[in-house]
Amino acid sequence: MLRALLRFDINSVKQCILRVALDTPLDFCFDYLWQMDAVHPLPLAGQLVVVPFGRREVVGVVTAIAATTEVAADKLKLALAVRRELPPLGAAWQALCGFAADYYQRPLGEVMLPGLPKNLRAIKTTALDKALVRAARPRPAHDATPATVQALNPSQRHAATTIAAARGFVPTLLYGVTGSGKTEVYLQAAAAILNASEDGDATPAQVLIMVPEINLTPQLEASVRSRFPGVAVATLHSSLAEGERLAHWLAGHLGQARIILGTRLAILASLPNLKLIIVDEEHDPSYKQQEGLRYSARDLAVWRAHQLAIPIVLGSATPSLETWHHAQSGRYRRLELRERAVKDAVLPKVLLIDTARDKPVEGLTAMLIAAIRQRLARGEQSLLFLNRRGYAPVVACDACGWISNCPRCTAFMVLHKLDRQLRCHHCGLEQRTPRNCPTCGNVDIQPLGRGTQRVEEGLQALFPQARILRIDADSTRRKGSAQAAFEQVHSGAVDILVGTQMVAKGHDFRNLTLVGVLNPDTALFSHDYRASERLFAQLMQVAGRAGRQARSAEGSASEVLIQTQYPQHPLFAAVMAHDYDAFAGSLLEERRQAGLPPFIFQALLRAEARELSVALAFLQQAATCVVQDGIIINDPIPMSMTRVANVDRAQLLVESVSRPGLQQFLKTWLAALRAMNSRVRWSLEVDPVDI
DNA sequence: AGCACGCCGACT
DNA sequence: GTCGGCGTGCTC
Repeated sequence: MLRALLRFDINSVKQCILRVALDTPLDFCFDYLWQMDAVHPLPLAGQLVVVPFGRREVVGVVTAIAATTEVAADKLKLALAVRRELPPLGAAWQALCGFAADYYQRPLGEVMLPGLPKNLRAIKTTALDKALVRAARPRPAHDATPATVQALNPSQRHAATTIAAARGFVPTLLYGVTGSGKTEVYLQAAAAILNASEDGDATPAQVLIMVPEINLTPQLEASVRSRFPGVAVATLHSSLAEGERLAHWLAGHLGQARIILGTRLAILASLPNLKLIIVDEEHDPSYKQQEGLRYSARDLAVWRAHQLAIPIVLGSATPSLETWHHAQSGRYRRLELRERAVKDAVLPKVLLIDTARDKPVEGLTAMLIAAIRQRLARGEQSLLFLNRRGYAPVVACDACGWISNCPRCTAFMVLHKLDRQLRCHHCGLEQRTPRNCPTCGNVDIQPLGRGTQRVEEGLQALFPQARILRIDADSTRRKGSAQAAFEQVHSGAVDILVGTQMVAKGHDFRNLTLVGVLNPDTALFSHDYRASERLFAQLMQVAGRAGRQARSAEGSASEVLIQTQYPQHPLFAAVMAHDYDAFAGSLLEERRQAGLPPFIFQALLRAEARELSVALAFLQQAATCVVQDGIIINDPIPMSMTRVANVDRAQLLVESVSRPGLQQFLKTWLAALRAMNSRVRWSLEVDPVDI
């Protein structure tokens, strides 16, 4: 009878049990006692709560309220405080985290908590209180007039209206070459969604726009703000200061921000009135988180849209094969932008330079040098793309064969000439560059190969009068310096730009008419089956930096010159024809025949140990501890870069043609692995990208 | 993961 | 004599 009463009205009892998700690797929630009275009412699921945990106090998320617990009474502690000043995180957000935790086989707390601003997880509530006060202040009225809406061409208009007219979960691939005006389509679709909910709506709509890299947010933010002057915009990315992060997160959570612009981490933001998701450059590898919870923000975005029954747009000129496959099969709707948006702008002409016939000097062929010289004479800009930073990827001694191996990794130390350092790009080890060979004393040690620094140096010698700028991870280490560098290019203060993939994305350089690709060949024959897909996307993307304007005065189209030893390779033929359809079709067919994603689902178990044999032995044991029909467990193998920072790594690939089958297996497998209680460090990745 | 406790080497 | 190395054990 008493029991029935407890179930019937939990408010009538004086205490309850809070089930709390905490940021710990332990794969369960923790129960706490909560004493209720007039000042401490019944908490709600989704509220933040401060609890004692071991010897410290931490903030967790209430996932459920219960009347009873399995936990022994002597272990049960009292929860300390509920953050009632903050509206609870919604059921949809909780479900999203629950799905991600389940799918990626991670504790719920590890999904929910690291994504929240640090200030929310602080025991002190001062920052939160301040931010809430600030959020409650009325926003200053904007009287700025919106920037003129660009006229859309027919296919853009069709895309924008189709997207905005969608009801319910409608995943759409927006397939359009770079420069075809995808951004304008996003903005007009967003405008339509926001306007539709404008008048007297208690919960005005929110639109989430995701971009792959922080570098791309300022540019997009500027155009969004000028197009929607009265609309609150919030940005979410990893380099926000803590105060800003809290303010922006709150703006999303409180429903104040109508447009949320962010990188992959924005997918886990609390957005209670989300009505449209846009994933720009959906194929981009940056959407994959590569440590901790290894999620794909694109995949979670699709799940979130499905859960909320709202439209989602995946935009790309070179869609991922997963997305392409879904578009082909009709699971995703496909909208296409065929023309470039700027009238008369044409696709750049792509030419190959056979380096067997035109031998490069300082990494540059005669033909490419002539093309740069021509651009200099015309006052136009050139971009040289080389996906390798540093001066030279390795230093070697001709006399004895010594090479600059990293002592801690299976990798070369890269020469950074400016600071006279050998640097390992994997463990961060730095050494002074030796003057002579460390083993035989030979004074004539040679840098082999070239990175962006060496190309920059070569260009300076060739074109002493030209203004040359290098943009890579080294030149943009300081905060804001990437932004400043890109502005320099836009303002015309640069003649020749040298850069890594950082320069390939997003930026619209008006006066750029030449793109040189220096050494794409390593990706052609990589063991990573995704390398060619990535190379194609990269080449299309970097090619898209050129010729965004109408033809130059001389009437010449922009050019992309690719230096290669393998001009016959079919990938280049597809790039020259700007033919992604055919290329993707043939790649998909190869994947189907080889039994690779997206036709199979994979998970990867990684193990680390001081001795490779220990890691392999662990994986061997793991490989045999659970058997399930339809699950292929491959042999454990050392990772291609076996040793990093004195730790040996090995991996075990598990595959299945059935996603649910794989999920089911992983659940039992993980329980078994935890039970093994091995002191080997291991981690599991679902849908791994580099294997 | 933190954070403690716990038992063995080179330092003021 | 202690500071501190990281092994292992626990967290409602």
